[in-house]
Amino acid sequence: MMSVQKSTQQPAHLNIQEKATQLLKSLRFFTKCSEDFINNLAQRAHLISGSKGKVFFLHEDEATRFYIVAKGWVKLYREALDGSQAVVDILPEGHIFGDSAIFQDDLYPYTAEASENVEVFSFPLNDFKAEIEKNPQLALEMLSTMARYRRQQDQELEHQILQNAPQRIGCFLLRLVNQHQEDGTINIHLPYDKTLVASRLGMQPETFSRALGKLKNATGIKVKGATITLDSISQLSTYSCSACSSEFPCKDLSIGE
Amino acid sequence: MMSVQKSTQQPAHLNIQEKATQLLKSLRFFTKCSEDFINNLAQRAHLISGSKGKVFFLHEDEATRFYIVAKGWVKLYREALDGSQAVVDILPEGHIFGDSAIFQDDLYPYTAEASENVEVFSFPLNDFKAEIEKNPQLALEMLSTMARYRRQQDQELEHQILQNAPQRIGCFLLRLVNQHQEDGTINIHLPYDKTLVASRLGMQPETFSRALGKLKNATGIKVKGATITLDSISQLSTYSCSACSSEFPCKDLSIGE
DNA sequence: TGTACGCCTTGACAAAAATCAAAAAGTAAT
DNA sequence: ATTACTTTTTGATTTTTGTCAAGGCGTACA
Repeated sequence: MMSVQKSTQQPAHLNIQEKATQLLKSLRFFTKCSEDFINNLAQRAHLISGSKGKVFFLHEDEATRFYIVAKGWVKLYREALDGSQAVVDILPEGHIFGDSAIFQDDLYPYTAEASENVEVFSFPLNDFKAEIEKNPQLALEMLSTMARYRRQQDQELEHQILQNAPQRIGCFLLRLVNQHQEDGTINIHLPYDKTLVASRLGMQPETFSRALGKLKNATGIKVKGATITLDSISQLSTYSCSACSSEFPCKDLSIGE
Repeated sequence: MMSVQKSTQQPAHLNIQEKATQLLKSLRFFTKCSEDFINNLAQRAHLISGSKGKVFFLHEDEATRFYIVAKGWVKLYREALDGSQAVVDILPEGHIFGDSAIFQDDLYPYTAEASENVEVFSFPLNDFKAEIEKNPQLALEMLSTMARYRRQQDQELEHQILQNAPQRIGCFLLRLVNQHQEDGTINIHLPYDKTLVASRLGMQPETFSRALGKLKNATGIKVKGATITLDSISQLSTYSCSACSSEFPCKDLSIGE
């Protein structure tokens, strides 16, 4: 304990807390929170670095901390007895995970694992819970976040049921473009391994590979490694969004940010 | 408008508001709400009765009211351009729907339709929203409800990916038993049409029919019309839960209540 | 007592996806 | 470059699910 106190005076440790503060302040989610709360939270921050496969917590583990991705991607998944995995989400920088446990039984609802070199901050859930109970603004922000997530899940489930493999891939690609450029030649770079994209979309790697081929034939997109080129959005949206309840510029579905 | 005021003195109309009050008070969700709020809400209640196919609102409709099932079952679904449907949920008595729109864009995220003779109360979303912003207790309750729903959806998505048709049916049956008896011969009665169960589980009616046959062969359950008989839970749980991340007495997954 | 209309099942077939096995392409380190 | 390794693709095959068409069953209703 003493050594910890001492180490707070060392640049390295100070650095972690500074970085944590910076991260917390950069998130829209915490804008309604007091300076004090942010600082306290940052005081208790841990920084965890890990390479691919590093597990932050296991499904059904007792939930004591929540996490924010600072760098890289984090995969959330559930594992059946027979070893097969269902990937719930893959989170980019700035996304929070392990927080939803507080309103339930305090057990994490998924396993969280680094899907490449990753930096993650963790913070005590207790402090967060106390603040939510104290600060109605934050509670509303949390509600809004959960509503957004809920929509995303509804959509995800719908895709799983109504879209076939090539369509799901097309939809995934569209969501990667979405926010940025909308016309002219568009280059998309897959944010992570094709294998991981496959599991994110609930299919086998082999199916993904073949389905991407079909998508190429059907829409005329060009694929070179992890880079995909399209001449126009409509090329893809006509193909994929026909088996979906929302038309192209579909809100509520983020992949990165 | 005058006529409405007049009609509040008539037994029939009074009855609706009394029934609404009774319903609201019976729900755990509103236990933290003031008598005043409940009464005001009940004042503005509408009672809608409808037979199978009656639509309460459409996906993407402007959300102005939220709903509570008083009798029967209500189907929530999304429809793709090509007409195919993805059933999001099928709600029994006492369940609330159309409420999650407030934290988003004020558009309903699904279509709501009676799946048999149904009675439903509706209330203004504005009042609800105002109360949530005013009453932190209610906001927390709402958070808790959304967290529960979120878990359910996570599970649902997992099942869709990891379980095959017969396993999903087995899981559905288990959830129907769950709370009640746990040993000896167990009789399950399907709560609604097989066709509807099929769509609830994201499969075609024909697939359901055949998959139920497979399940029968694999586990030795007995099927007679809408009634299913099992000798023991483990019969089913071994079969279905092997492709799931939670073992049998799995919480968080309700079908009725 | 039909008979009309759902609902459910069955059969034959087609399509989609998973599986198993192996080769090819890409990457990093030596 | 060469090796060791991982990721990705391909081929052959099986399993699973969907589709189309037809028939059976049960119930409500004339």
